[in-house]
Amino acid sequence: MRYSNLFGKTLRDFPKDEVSVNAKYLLRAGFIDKLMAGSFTLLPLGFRVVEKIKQIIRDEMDATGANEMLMPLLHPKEIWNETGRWETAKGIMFQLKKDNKEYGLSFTHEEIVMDLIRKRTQSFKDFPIKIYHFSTKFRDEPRAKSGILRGREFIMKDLYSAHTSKEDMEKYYWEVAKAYIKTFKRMGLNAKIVEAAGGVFTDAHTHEFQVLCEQGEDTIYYCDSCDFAQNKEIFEGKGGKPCPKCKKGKIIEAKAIEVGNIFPLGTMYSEKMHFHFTDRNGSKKPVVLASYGIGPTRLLGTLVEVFHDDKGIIWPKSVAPYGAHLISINSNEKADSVYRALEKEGIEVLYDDRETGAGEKFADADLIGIPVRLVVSPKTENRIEYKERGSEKIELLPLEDVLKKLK
RNA sequence: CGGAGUGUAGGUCAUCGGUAGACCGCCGCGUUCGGGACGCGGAAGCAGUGAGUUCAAUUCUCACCACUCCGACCA
Repeated sequence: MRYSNLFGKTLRDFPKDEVSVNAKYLLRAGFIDKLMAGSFTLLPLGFRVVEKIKQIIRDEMDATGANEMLMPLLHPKEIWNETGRWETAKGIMFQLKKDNKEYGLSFTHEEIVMDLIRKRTQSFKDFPIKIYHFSTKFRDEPRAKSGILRGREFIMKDLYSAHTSKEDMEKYYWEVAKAYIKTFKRMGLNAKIVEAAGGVFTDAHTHEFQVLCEQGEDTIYYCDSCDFAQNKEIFEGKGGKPCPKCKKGKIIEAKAIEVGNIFPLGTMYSEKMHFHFTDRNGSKKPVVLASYGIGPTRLLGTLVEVFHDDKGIIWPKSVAPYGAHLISINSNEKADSVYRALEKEGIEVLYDDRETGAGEKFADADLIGIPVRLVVSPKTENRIEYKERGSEKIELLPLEDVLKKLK
């Protein structure tokens, strides 16, 4: 992509008013645009990062045998009445009325999934079922904040699994938990599995995937030597105390960002929605449900919170909008041919072909945060300067070596 | 929803009871080109919205709206 052809230029200044790092950097670097509090456009750069995040999630979900699909966002009131959530979720659900009919905008999909599966299954042989989609969630947040981390409209991957027994559900539940940890790792994030309360979703304890970060809005307590970790909502005690689980470690209090969660919903929804299957003996039993969420747009923000310096963002390779950022300094002809060579090899490259000062191009490269910066100038002669965003090391390499490194 | 702060050019900010100014960006010309370079010229604003006070309001007062932050709540 030629920079001259890219929609969404960088801004010279940080936007005023924005305090959160993710909002400041994503807005200034041209990854997102704000329509209103909690509602953002993903500009081409931001869109590319989110697509990469989604692809990693998709890989890992598919590896568990889950099916991707897509469900609607406009829901009839009646379906929500079946579980009573039209009333209990009123605070968070956007509800609207048109010609005497009432609708809700999706803030989650349990009811829709249940309706879908119950219409299409009868026998225990049809289970388990694992289906997911990426879609927009609307939530009427009392206060949208922290840039893109808490929006009123955001993208979420939600997976739902339906089983004939609690044991089978739990087995898959932990399989997904493992897939989640792997998913976050592939983006460079170490997530902790943290026990939490289920909120509007379930009375059972659930598990959140928390990335340690000072800017996080959650407070968690975790053990420094075993895997014990609980959210503030349910943890009893204080930091510094011995771990109640292993008795050896010490409890640490920390701020964290919740990037995913999993809910062992059980049979509560299926009982309310009269969703049963016929078992081996011909008797009706309620289906056991679980749901699992990851927020790709929240991850976009989280990655910036975790990976940045005073000059800009530092994207992990796996989610960077482009693999390389090519800068031409008074050498457009040479740079053009390097650009074509990279593209030919299938390397995703952002080529800054502007007629502007070198300093501006360097500053923008640091701000945008693509992992590898390539410079072509009269100084580099027939070679190309290669520098990684997170490092100060600069190498002068022939094109073949650059191609090798980028592949 | 409670509390605090902020709304002036595309962005960041000045100004001040007498109808608006800088820098950046943008457009044109030229010189430049290794860390946001320079010169000259130019375009760009109903000062968030509404009301009040006043001879006169961007400036003072009130209301509303929007945004940011703290709290409550929450992926």
